[in-house]
Amino acid sequence: MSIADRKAREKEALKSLILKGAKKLFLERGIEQTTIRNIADEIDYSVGTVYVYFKDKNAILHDLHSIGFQELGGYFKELFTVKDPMERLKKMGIMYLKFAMENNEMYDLMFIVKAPMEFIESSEKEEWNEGIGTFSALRKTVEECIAIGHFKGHFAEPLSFMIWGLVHGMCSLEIRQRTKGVKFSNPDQILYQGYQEYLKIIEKL
Amino acid sequence: MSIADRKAREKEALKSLILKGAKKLFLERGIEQTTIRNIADEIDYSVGTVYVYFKDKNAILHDLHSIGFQELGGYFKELFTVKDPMERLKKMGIMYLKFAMENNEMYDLMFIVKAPMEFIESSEKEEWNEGIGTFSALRKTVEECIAIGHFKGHFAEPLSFMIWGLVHGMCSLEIRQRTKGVKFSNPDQILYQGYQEYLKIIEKL
DNA sequence: AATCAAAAATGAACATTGTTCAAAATAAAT
DNA sequence: ATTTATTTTGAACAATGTTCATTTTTGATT
Repeated sequence: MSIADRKAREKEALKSLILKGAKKLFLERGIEQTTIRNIADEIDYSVGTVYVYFKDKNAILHDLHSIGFQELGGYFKELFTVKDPMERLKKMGIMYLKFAMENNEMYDLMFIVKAPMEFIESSEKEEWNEGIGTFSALRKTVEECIAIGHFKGHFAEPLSFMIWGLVHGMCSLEIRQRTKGVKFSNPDQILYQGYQEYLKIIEKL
Repeated sequence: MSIADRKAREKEALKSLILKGAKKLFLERGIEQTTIRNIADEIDYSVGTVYVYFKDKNAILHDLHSIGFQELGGYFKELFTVKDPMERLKKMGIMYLKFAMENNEMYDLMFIVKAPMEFIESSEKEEWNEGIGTFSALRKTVEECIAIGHFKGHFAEPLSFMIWGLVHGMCSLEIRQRTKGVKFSNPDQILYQGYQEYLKIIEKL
């Protein structure tokens, strides 16, 4: 264990500390109301230090968005135990919805806020591995469904995208306050009711 | 025609001028890169004047979002000529997609950006009439479909919401750069391909 | 035509933001 | 003990939304 190693560890630790503080504030007061100064205050460091460890605010938002995908992975974990791809597909949607509803702010950051994508664009070579990985999980499940005879006449990739759009659309309408505007009979149930309609449909396919 | 009338007209005219300038800049450089000072410069008035005619930036964004709904209404106009509700439903989705793809920035403002909803919340009594109206058009069409025997076993409201979510989801993933991240075989076709999958499905219901 | 009051327009000033960077403080190496 | 490298700092800057006392313009009154 050299000193360089320890330093590297300390650097990582401080980076994590910044992210931890940022996440705490995000959940408390929302992404937009959280400033770099807030984050610095929260962890008792100066603004300057934050900029030593992160290129800019987008970099923080991007790292936090990655953490969000890890957390989504936790929700998806139990899907591996479901052997029937059709059952897995149905449950995957429920887990996605559940994650979105229990982690509004994180979901927003992962799938709606522009910053994480801007960061990826600005840092050249990198790709949106988090998104690619998550979509792959969906597409593979859909492919398995097709392989055992479901979704006759459909194509895996666009069908998967359609399904992603379906659940994401309901979640983002909710998170960005468009469901509150439209007065539903049962506002706090409409997401799951919508998903039920989807389930009825794919059960026939 | 009293002087008071003329003044009222002039007030309206200047309000429109501000909105027109704001929209021009939005389309040119995006919502987030447009400042009140930019808008004031664009129409050769001072910042202070803008604040005489609009309470704050959210108010401008809200009025512009309303204009967006009028424009969406234009896209929907030809739907009235379609008598068969099932055909109308299919075409409504296409028009919605078309509007979103041809008016990215306006769509974003109408269905993703928080500002318009914040404005409505802050101004008490008002409701999201634009959203209510648009959703009603969808739900009524779905109800007509049900009335002539389609969508057996489904409920109009949640099914309509699911359909809205489906198209909105694909549009917002595209607009907020999440489709560029995931490498599709045919990136610039994926929205319509996804919609095709949806069409195949509802044709069976 | 001159005067006054109301309405409209102004832009300097403020608070808050993200960001930078020379200087200070600390740690490591010699 | 001294020098060098690393880490941290916070004052300073530019940009933003917003306010409001002041100025300018307009309309009414005499």
